[in-house]
Amino acid sequence: MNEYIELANLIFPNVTETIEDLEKRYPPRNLNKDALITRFAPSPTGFLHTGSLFMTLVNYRFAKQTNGLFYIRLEDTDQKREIKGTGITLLNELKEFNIIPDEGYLGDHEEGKYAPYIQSKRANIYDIVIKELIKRGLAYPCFMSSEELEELRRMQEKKKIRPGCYGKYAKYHSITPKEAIERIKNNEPYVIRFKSSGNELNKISVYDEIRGKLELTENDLDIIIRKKDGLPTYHFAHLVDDHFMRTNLVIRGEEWLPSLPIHYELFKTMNWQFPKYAHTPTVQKVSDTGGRRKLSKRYDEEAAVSYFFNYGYPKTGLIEYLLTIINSNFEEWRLANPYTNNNEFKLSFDKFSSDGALFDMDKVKNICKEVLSKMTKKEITDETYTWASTYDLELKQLIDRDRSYFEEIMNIEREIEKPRKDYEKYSDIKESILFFYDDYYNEMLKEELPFNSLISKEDTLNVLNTFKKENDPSLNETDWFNNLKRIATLCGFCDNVKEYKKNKEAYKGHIGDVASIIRITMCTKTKSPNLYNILQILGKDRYEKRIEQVIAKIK
RNA sequence: GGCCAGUUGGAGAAGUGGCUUAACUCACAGCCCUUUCACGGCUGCAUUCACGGGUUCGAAUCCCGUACUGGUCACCA
Repeated sequence: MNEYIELANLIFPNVTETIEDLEKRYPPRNLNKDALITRFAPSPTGFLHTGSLFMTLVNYRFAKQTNGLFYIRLEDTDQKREIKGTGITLLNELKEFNIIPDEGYLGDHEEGKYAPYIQSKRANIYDIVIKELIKRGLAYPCFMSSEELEELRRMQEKKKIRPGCYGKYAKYHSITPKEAIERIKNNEPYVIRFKSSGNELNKISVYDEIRGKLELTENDLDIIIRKKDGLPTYHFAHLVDDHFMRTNLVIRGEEWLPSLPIHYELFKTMNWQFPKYAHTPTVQKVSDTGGRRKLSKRYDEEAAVSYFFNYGYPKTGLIEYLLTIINSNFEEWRLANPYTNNNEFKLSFDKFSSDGALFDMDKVKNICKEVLSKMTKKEITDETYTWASTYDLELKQLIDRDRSYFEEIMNIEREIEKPRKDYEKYSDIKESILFFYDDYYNEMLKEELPFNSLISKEDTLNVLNTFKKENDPSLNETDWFNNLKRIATLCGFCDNVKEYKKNKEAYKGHIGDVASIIRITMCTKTKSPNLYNILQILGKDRYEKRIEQVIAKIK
């Protein structure tokens, strides 16, 4: 028996399957030629990061728009860093954005023929490939201790040479199977390294969908492919999983760019189809020192997707913001198609910027305002209700009292050509509509009302009494406002602001002052949506009652 | 330090050798509209594309060098 085979059998006595078996078990997918198979491969180490959402969105969209497939794989090979239970949270958060994978790890279960999708459950699969590699003399057990490795590194750094396990520094690179067998039988601990045949003087040429053609230095590192705990490192898991799950487009962060030569050599050695790659830029923030840094959950609250949920930013708003930094032409498209669902927008790699954008909260807010203003009264009511159900029970109860009443309030200056844009998030709503509810109004009335101090109490009372007598809620808005002007004149106010400014002494105030008195009476505030609509929604009985209450209060 | 990537206004960017005295969006400022607020309209905001050199009749666009920013060099992903 060949010594390499003997070594392989010694290390993996229970591995009987071969790569051919795996090829049969996980055959190429039956999809169109240009269908893209993408994936999101998170580590279960916390909640969904805004940067991950960004990346997932790109993966998801490219798969969808090519009638391809998007799946999720859990990369949990680092048990030390794993935070239990975060995998499912991740999936739930993605679901909030309607990002639902076609297969893979789905939080509470797995789905799909390429299972398992959880790396820690795939140890046997990796071992099959590693066993084959050892048989072919392309991988070897390395017995260097971590102390030894550290010493190597120190020496290399001191001598100012490239650190790492390569060339003559790869101590066990040329270990004979015989010696390896002996040491293993001797119970010496070891990891398994890939036996690189690269040379740092050579260049390889690879193509990145976002960055174009890249000239990179060939890999010569003998990387660890199997850790002491029996699980693979990222590089090896990437090779095996993306091959057998038949990923054909790997979209991942640019931090992976430096290890691309490793992956290139790995795929080449296996003689497997090298997938397409797209290395995305990082979403950034300005750092304390004025430079830039990655958007970080530790320092930036907006780095956690849950931030947007808490405040009730519309999810579509966040998605559309991300689309604007993913593809620079999205904004133009949105302008040309103001009411089209953003799913209709096709992502392209040539509109993909290769440098990281600064996360711009101002722009997010603006887009959210836009999104909220375009919703119908029913949509915004439903969405607000959903949000309030978990984040603001008081608001939820308000909607529960009378949903159609709430809808009417939300309908003010909505569903028209240029809708009102005053909310950027659901949490803005409650405060500005509370006065529509009598019990809240009565509470608010206890505070001092912000009437214009330049107008006498008598005049204010006069305006209120006259308004009560003369207002006609059955008029349309134009006629109603003309009537308000008439009321103003009746009370000695000017019905035209410009006119008033020319001749202030002749009047007690102007139409704006009159409207303001009515507004404050109805809302207890100086700012409000359209007064006509407010009066319509309150109805004659209620607005008259409010006038009486205010008269009684200020008299 | 080595290697890799990037560098157009406060931010996102368009731009792929002449159409650019650099589009569009956000932010900011001013004006206008206006019964408040919000909306909307108009105007302003890079004579210049990190810097230096070169190629060319012509460069933000091509080449070289420098600087700066980010990434990476783990039995982490």
